[in-house]
Amino acid sequence: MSESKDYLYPQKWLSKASTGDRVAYELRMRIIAGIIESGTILSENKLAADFEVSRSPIREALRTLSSENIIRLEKTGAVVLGLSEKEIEEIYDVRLLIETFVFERLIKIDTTNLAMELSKTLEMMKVAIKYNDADEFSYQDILFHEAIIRSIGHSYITMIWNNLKPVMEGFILLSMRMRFKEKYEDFDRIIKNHELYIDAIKTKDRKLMIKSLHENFDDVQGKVEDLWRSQMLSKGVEAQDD
Amino acid sequence: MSESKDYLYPQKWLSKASTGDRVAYELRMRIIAGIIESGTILSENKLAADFEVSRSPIREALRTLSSENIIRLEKTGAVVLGLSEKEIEEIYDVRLLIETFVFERLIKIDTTNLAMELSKTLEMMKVAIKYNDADEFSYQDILFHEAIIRSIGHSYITMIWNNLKPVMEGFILLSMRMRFKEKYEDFDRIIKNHELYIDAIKTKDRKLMIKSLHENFDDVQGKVEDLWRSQMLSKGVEAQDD
DNA sequence: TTAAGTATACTTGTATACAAGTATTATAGC
DNA sequence: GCTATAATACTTGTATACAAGTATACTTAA
Repeated sequence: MSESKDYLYPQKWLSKASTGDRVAYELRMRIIAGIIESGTILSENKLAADFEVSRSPIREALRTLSSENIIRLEKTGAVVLGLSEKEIEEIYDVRLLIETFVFERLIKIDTTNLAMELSKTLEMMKVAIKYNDADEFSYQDILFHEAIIRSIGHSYITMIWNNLKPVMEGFILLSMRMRFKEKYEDFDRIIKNHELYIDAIKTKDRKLMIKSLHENFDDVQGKVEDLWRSQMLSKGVEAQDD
Repeated sequence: MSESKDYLYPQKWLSKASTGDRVAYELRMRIIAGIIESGTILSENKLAADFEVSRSPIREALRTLSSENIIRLEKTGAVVLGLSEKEIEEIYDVRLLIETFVFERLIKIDTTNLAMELSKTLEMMKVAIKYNDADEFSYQDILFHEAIIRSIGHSYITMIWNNLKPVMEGFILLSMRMRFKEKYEDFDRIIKNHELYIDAIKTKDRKLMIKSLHENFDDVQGKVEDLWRSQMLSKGVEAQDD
């Protein structure tokens, strides 16, 4: 896998990833970004040629993306489903669902260590903002929520998170890259929201948690159209050659 | 894949499945049933030899089972995690979570067709009981809940269901097979509960839905230890030869 | 021109070959 | 007996080969 094209997914995050994973990460980004449009039919052979790898890792990647619901495997090939606004809202439905569930569990346990870990991650986010590093910010943002979700040790809630994470990560990456350029002022509010979230966890204040969670999501949702509009501009920069 | 050993998963359900899927279904059953014990390390080569297929479908199956959290892929091999009582409770946590979410959506839409479909499925369940067909009963039982979940057309809730379904199906299959033998009287209550559920959907009665859902789950949960006890007896019938 | 049938090119599914890395086991030295 | 080192056997990851099925396009006949 040594294409000359630019990668959408941060390569330094793939240091120990297999070829199959690399392909999955990159394909996922291109689908989410709309570079590969919905309805496109991907063939294993073509992808293998494009990425200059064999069909084995390609098959692996396609099965992964299929389980994430952004492509659908058919006998005739893999149909790209993409990520419309509807799906993004659905992702946040699920996040709201599981994070609310998690919070109910958190109320019953000691959250000192978790609060500390979250504070650390939040500091990292601030540094990322300071140095204008959208990717690092996204990484820490996701880490923040992941830490909360994993903290209750619920393997099936974690499983849901794991299935959701890659697509959400891709979306957040693209969204943050745009906002770092165009909506820098957003980040004050994001940081404040996360501080509120930590407070809610420390004080085990259910209402505060719901409030910060909803504001966090509303914040993102309101910006979805902006992202798609921004996507439109970048269309055609890279095109699926088939 | 033409082992002489008995299959745990109903073969007629696999008529159009690929070899990889067949292996996944069978392996999953053996892990859930405890025939392959937790901690066992599965090697692709051994499995390929056991099932008399190549490594390709085996790899596919292992990745599937890994995404279901019943094995963990490592460099040294696939570690069997199995399904303890904790995990089963967690599965029902998630079912409760998503079915409650689904019901909130159902309240807002027309449920006439759904109620009809559920009634049909329930009739099927009754027939299965009459003819002592545990597998068919399990199939319809799962179909019942799947119909409800899919009815709201929420792709990410459906995704969660799809990830949950195989393991749950396996567990329900084993559970029902035992109860058909030993706890035949249970099924009156199960049918009644499902009738209650349909009523709740028809009348959009939130409390009634929660009630039937909880009773349904409590019913199953109370029987978990019985299943495991029953499992113990069947241990050693087939052993992982390694 | 239209319809039917056949040939062809392309699809996935499975098997096999090869490479690189890791753990274990055996052997040599003390 | 014990430690260190080397050989060996086994692991996954990737590439390739082959088979079976499917859609498409072309050719032939009416």
